[in-house]
Amino acid sequence: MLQVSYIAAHFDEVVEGLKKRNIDPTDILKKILESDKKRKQIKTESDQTLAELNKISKEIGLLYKQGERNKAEILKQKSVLLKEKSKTLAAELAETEKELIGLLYQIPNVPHPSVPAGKDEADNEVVFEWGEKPDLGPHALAHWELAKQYDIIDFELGVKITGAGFPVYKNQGARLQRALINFFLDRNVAAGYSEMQPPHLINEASGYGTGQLPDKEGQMYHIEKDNLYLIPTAEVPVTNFYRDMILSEKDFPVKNTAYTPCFRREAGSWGAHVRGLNRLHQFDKVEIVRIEHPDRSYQALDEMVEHVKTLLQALELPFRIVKLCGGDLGFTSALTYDFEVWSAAQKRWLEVSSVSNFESFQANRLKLRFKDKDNKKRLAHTLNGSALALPRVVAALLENNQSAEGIRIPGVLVPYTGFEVID
RNA sequence: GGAGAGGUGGCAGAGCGGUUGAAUGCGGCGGUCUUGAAAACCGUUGUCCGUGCAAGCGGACCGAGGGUUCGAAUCCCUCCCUCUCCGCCA
Repeated sequence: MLQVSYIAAHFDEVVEGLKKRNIDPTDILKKILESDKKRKQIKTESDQTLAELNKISKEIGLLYKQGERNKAEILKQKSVLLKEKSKTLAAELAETEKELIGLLYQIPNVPHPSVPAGKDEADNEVVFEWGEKPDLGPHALAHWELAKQYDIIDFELGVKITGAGFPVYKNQGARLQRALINFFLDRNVAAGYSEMQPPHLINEASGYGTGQLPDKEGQMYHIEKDNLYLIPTAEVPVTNFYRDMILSEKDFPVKNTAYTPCFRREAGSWGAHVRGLNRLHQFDKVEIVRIEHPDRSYQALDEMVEHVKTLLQALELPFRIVKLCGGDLGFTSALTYDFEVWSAAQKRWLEVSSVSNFESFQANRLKLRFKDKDNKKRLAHTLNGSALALPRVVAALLENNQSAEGIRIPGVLVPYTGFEVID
């Protein structure tokens, strides 16, 4: 959520920035400023009324003490009128505030100046590419076929007990999952991230804090009886650790990592290219989350990108990094780098990580602030990234490393899996 | 799940209808004293909103949301949470 004061002070900049998302926010931004102005007017009048009411109440108290009953009764009548007025104003104020917040929720984050203009993923900018795409010849199998052949992932069994998009990992497949999770966590911890294990369900306030609510309600699984949501990513619980907090500057950088399963309804997004592990309702992911001083958040973003690079390089997977264009950028993000691995049998790039700087957009909703050198409270910057999401990494590992002898496990993973080949 | 107790400032802990935004203690910050430190003493110390160049002024906030009242931290209702005992249980 953008700050009204920021919109007022940088109106043209905000409009220009948001145009990169292919929207023209001018009207709604104007409405926001009008709504805020109205809010202030009502607030002022309401406060004046309450001030008068408070004054009269004190006088009544004094008059009673002095035994001046009649005078007190006269004042009482006056206060009743004021109270009615105050109630009306309070209702108006609440309504205006609701309207204002409703408008603010509609405005996405302003893209960073470096974000390229563009409509969709075709306009994303490839900024880095690494590794050789293996040539598997004409008989290469897609990962879902390999999964079946080696009996390591059972999609049908998942359908039986839960439904589509909930695979069962078996045998060497299950051990590979565990190996990857541990490998990622170890690497993240070595890079200075503190390991956390958050709950996998979150309450409503947390959903609002990171921006899943109110808009993307349909994307999360909701447990109505207890009004809890299954997390779509560890970003939600981990970032919300810091909701309603005032950090001190020496707390920076805050660096957390967490493994969690992620649950996504993916309503409406089923279709082509979602076979096998490409898109799931439940998948495993190791996340990194940072809270940073605004002056250093882009440096932090670069560090995160460099760190994720090392993970994919260690796994010997060909990958590229794309900078998302305005049209493809997530609602809350100011700048996002996507990591995509090459899936050699599908001959497709698969997104395995998304590393973003949200600047103060989430922090504003979270009320996540810090005290600067002058003891002034300012919004912190939040960032996060996958390091990494498992399914598509597994898909690429299976496809790229297949041979007649089985599927080769990258050297760094062998101490974690305990085997060198899936066979 | 059953029974009981309770949620007050960074923490501890009073207040239980009217100068109470809140006693007191601890902590924090500033100062006096000291070669330095400690102790002692003095002062200061919540958040958000509105208004103002500022000093200031005004409003809201004692778990959350409603209600009663001229007036609520104090009374009533609903919800949430914590603790103790019992039950169940990995």
